[in-house]
Amino acid sequence: MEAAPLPPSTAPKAQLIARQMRARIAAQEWLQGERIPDEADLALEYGAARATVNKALQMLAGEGLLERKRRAGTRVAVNPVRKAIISIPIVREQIEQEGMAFSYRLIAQKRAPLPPEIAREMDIASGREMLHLRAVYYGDGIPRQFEERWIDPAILPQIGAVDLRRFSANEWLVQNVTYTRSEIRFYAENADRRDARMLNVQRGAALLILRRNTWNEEGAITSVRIAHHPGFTLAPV
Amino acid sequence: MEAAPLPPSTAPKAQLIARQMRARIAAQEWLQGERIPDEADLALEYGAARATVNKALQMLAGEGLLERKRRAGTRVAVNPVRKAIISIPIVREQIEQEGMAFSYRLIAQKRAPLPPEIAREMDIASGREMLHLRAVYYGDGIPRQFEERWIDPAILPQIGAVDLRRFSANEWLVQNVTYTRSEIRFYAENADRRDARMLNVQRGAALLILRRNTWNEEGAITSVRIAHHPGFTLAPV
DNA sequence: CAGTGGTCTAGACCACGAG
DNA sequence: TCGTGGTCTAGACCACTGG
Repeated sequence: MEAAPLPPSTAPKAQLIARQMRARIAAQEWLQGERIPDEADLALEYGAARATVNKALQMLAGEGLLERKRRAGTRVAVNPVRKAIISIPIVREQIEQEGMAFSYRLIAQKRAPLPPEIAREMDIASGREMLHLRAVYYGDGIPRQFEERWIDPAILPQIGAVDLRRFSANEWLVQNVTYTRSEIRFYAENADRRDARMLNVQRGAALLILRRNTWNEEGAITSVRIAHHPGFTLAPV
Repeated sequence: MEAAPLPPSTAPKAQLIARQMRARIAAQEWLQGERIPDEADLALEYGAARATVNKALQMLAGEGLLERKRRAGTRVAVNPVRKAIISIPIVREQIEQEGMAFSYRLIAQKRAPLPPEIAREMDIASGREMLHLRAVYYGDGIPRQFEERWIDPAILPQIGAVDLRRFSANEWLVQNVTYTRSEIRFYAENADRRDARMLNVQRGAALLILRRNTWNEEGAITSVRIAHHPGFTLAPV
């Protein structure tokens, strides 16, 4: 049990090799926690260059099926963690892709002291004066997202010149500001009174919330909470 | 504006190049929608092999910053989609990692006809007799997940021999069954009466729900709905 | 210390698809 | 058609880390 003649196919060789390796793991020819042959041996076995085998192994490691360490070799992961790639939804595109009319409304725009809870997340002093925005995004007139955002005007003074009633802060940021770090979280929350009014749902409705904080070299740029209309689902690409 | 002397560093060259390219996009030296030089030119410019430049470009394309097409070249994405990798949480590991005691309880196990709603998702005939399981996972005795699962015993007859009071179907499946396709979704839902009782929360509480369907070559294997305790957050790796 | 994975290179062939 | 990205190869050097 070792010969591994590559099946004929048009797929990239690295993918074919990766597929075969998955099968070997599934068939328990390679046992959990066990060390598998090193790249050089596998290259010989599969009749490929080491770089190609390396690519296949890195794919499997990326999927969480293998664990690789220098000198220690490659082992079959004991508890394969399932990984998935999700793309953070962009409202406008999502809505237009569904053939609906996109619209945006700025609900409020003011300067206000940063609440302690947000300040802690952004890792800056609370009480600092920041730009506070509330906005709703619609598809065919139905609310889809309610966005609440804090922006530091000290770091982004240019924001003052933007007409946020016409262009959402979101789009302006995406097109004009680079970030070096960001954190994202999803969780479920019951709609409070404001969420309910903005999204036109009952108070207490379960909402999928996205929280995102963004930094660049100069410090925290923005923090946003996006409440999604019930029925929104998040799915890997 | 084109010279790009690589800064000294210990990081892999491909990553350095990718970083520089990100900067060029951010600085709007490469404009949105615009075509950038081809791999051969970039290789010359950066003093690297084409394969290395290719690696950097593929990274950026993976991040959604670039769009690549054969013959048409590489362009800066117009609406950069933010992508993130999440790892599907494994209860046991998550709980043990937090230093809590993990426990599992099988609540119900019976054969029952598959409800139409689930059947549609699994793409098989409804009313078919399947194994239906309900289980709760605890951390230090506090409910963390309530799992409701359907398994096709026709495809997985071995499941009949497993003592599911001791080993969760989840773990048995992970270790013994390979799948070829799976779908995952996350969304928010208000706790119904059963969710509330199982998770020991109030009815109506907002819960993050994970739905997952899995297939192999023979057909649909299993469909599961996992309701998470409030407070659970999903974050990219 | 030395084995293993990480990465780079120069060259090559090929597939796709825009023009 | 033919320029562009996709991929592979053989060889090389290096960094890390287990023994």
